[in-house]
Amino acid sequence: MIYRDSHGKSLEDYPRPSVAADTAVLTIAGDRLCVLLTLTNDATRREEAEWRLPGTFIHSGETLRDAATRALRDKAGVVGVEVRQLHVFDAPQRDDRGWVLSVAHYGVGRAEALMTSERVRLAPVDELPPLKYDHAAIVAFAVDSVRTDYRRSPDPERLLLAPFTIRQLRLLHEIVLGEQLLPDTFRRTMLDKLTPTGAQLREGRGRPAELYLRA
Amino acid sequence: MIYRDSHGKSLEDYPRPSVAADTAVLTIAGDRLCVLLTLTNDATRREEAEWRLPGTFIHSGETLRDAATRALRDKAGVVGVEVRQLHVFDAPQRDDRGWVLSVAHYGVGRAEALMTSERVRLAPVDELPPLKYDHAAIVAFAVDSVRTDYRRSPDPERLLLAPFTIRQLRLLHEIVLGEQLLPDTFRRTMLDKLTPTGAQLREGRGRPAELYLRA
DNA sequence: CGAATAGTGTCTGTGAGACAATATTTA
DNA sequence: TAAATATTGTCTCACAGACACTATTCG
Repeated sequence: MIYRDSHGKSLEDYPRPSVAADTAVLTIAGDRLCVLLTLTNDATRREEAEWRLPGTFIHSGETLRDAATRALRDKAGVVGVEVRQLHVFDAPQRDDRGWVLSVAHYGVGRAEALMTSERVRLAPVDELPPLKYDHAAIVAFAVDSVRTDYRRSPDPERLLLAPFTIRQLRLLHEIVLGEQLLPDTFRRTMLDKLTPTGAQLREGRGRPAELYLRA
Repeated sequence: MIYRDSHGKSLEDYPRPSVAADTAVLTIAGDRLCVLLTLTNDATRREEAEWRLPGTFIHSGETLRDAATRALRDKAGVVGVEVRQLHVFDAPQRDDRGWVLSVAHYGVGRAEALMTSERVRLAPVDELPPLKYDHAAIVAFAVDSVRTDYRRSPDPERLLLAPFTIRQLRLLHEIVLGEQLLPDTFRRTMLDKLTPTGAQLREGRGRPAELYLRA
């Protein structure tokens, strides 16, 4: 039984857009906040490369999150990154192939889990190459979202393997936020969201630091 | 020239979802925070009414904001309300008519501008009737969003006609936030975002209050 | 020992919450 | 004058920023 409206038409009788799920996966590489890019399909050689965020069209019966996750796996070989929805980009002329909406997503992962293929690259978010479509705007949304999270709690995306020292945590936050943080203020604001383990870590010179877990 | 992918297929050769733009328009009515609802198409008599948020399918060449605005006009007779995007609802079975994504929007308007038609109604957001689809979840997103705005600045949606007294502003914020506010604290937090006019307003008993504009 | 890092003490400024006092008006 | 509302004074608490001091380790 197909639904028909008051004009006797079904949903399929009206024009529909293609809907893409594109994802900005952020990570730390070379002490910088980077985003995962893939080569566009038309690009054959890396030198004349054109870059984009991994994405795909949503399939019937699938959620946007499923589509975004599938694109990460198929287009970039990335698994295990949780994605979240950001915003729909809908400018009518944004895609030269036709009428395409892009539902932007973001996720965060460790760099080792991302450099899986010849056709991917990690680019610093403040030095992006030209990106296809409006993918640069998606990256900006993603960076904003992740920074808001990192202002409020210690490594919410679990980039650090626990246990970790407060120094390790602070250096990570400095990279994500793109600004220096006062060691003592940072320590005190994060301390009540951490659990001390009692164990210590010796690293090079200096007094050993206590290791903590997320509270 | 139609775009074709590596299999020689165009975008139209793949199944696409219908995309709806649904909008929760919030307002103050009867000293409560309310949302604008419309009768569903199938509902004929108001007694056996089934309610939903005004919405429509996006048309080709149109943005989601355009579609949401058009739906407000055509389904509820409402014009002049600015809408903003909230979230995409994409559960595969959310619409019994088929594969439909809903891009939720919200807006805020004065009640006088909303009660324009026989087929609309304002329902308190904490006492909603049963709504079609997942429209109750959209209302919850909208309320959340508007409350966040009202916590940070004085009547950002301009429900009050300027100039206004701080008391009028506080009573409005109390209704939007659903909680009582301390008059002195509220005054001091809002004062630096307001401009005094020098004029005063006498209302019933008590000392006249100064009138302010948004800074 | 000196450099480097970890961690604590403490002062200051800011801002919210709370309560009280003062000011101005109408019934 | 009493009640109602507006406005200001002020105390407290919590917390961030900033700087200085102590603690522990390695070279």
